[in-house]
Amino acid sequence: MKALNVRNFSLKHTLESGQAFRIHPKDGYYYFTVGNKVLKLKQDGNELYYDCNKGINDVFIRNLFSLDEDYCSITGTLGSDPFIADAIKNTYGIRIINQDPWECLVSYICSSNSSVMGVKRSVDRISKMFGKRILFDGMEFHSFPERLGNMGELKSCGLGFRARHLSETASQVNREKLILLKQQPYAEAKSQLIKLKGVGPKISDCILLYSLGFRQAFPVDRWIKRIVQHAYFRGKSIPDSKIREFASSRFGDHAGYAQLFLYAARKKFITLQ
DNA sequence: TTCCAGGTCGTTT
DNA sequence: AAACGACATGGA
Repeated sequence: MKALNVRNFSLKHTLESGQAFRIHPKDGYYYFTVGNKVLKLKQDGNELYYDCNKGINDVFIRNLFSLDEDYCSITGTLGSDPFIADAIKNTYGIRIINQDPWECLVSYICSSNSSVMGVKRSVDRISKMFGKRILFDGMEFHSFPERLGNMGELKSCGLGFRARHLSETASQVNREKLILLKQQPYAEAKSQLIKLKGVGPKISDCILLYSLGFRQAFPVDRWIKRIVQHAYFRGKSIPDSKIREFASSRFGDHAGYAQLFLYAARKKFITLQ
């Protein structure tokens, strides 16, 4: 395995945060499937050990886990907010994973009114049905497919009503189109994504934050809504649009990281209501 | 059995 | 603009 020196990074917190879904812990290692690659990862202190079924290098890993972002600056700024500071303490070292936009789009369409476990199951089934088989470390994995099948095949993946959304959206975009959105301003890229079936304000923010580099995106799901209402609005019910406005004005360009910390620590915040 | 899960869509105030 | 119910599936 190759070794990479890392600072202010927690592989565990990053991979277990629910950003990406194709993660399989086994025998002290994490197997993380990314596109057509299977990464084998383990962290020991400041050393990150990695292996892959294909040739990769440190640059790939540093980009994948946003390791070149100034973590101290981000956490220092956000830490002036006592509530975020508490969240940071719980999951220090968590980083944003730069996912492939196509896989990210499909994954988060599957997340609609589902659970993290449910999304993992959905994405695994899609990969198994349409992706290519990969043998690595004596185990079987599947690449993420470039194209999805027809409605009938998608329905057989147990996707429920999401199959229709996926089918329609898959016929309208591809990876290249999604990558072009990186050149647009945040608001413009978001309005383009929302035109897609099964993609609304929340899922578009996930795609923008987790695969297109927009760190000002603040995905508001039912957990974040509850936490923000509890922490900043005395538990009062606030529409999602107002929560996004609040996050933008309070966290600015670091809103994405603020959301990541809050979401990763969500169990703690909800249980102490 | 009932409730809930990283929401979105179409319809109605 | 905001509120509301339907939507497929599966785990607890």
